[in-house]
Amino acid sequence: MVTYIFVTNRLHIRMRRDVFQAIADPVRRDIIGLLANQELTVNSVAENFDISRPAVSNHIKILSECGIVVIHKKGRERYCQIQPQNLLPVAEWIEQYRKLWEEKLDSFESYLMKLQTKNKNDE
Amino acid sequence: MVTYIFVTNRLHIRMRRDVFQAIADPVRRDIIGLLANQELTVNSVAENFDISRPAVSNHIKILSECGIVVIHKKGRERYCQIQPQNLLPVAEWIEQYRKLWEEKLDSFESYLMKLQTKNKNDE
DNA sequence: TATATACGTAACCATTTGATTACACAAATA
DNA sequence: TATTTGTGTAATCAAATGGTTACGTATATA
Repeated sequence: MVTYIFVTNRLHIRMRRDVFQAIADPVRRDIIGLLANQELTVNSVAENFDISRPAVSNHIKILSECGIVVIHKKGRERYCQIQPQNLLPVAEWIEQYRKLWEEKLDSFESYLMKLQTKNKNDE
Repeated sequence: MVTYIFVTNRLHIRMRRDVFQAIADPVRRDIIGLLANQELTVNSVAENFDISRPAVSNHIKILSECGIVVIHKKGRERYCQIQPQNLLPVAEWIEQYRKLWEEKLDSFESYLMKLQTKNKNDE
């Protein structure tokens, strides 16, 4: 069986920010991880990192520009909420390849099985 | 029946390149897409892009540095083969959030259901 | 043996990225 | 009203990124 994989990226609507690029930065992945458990203000997020608050603020901006984070104002505070469903493009992209590597592992497994049988016959 | 699972990333083969960063570039994602269907030489890969051959060569190098692509020499040609299982760290990372957004969608769905029932009662 | 081919790599360059500090401003508080 | 707090943004900078051309080198071919 052959699995054909189409280059879906070409079909995508141009976003201001690319979600693949957004999650490329480890700090931004950590921010996503933090927000998975709870909504946090920008300052609360920043407290978890060694970099400056404006640096964190900019990371959050990038995440919000590709929809992974939405911000709602509450007084002078801004609460960051994760929108995990906007990671879907990445999940879909990866999913094609999961099929591919599972096929690979299956065929490797059956290769090992054959090898075992062969060795048994050789004994 | 034995299932062999290779979590190569966990075996602490220190990778120079981060796989998240590797797939951040659209050209590299396209290269992965090309190689999913077939093994290709460096030049054959390069033919599919508008950028120069050395530029493609460098992208392939980056992909090979994080294990997504392996290269085997055959005469003067170098065949690039995809190792999709090395995308697993990304798949695992995404998977946590899939659970999160499915919960979100579920609760939204049940919210809609309640709304529908309510509207029916209001009629 | 001379030439063509398939690369990798070095030198270079423009742009992007990710950080900093300084500042502006609205909202809360004293 | 004066001050503190939470935040965005501008100016600036070093490093990383991604492209180019030029070149070296091993392998195939004439």
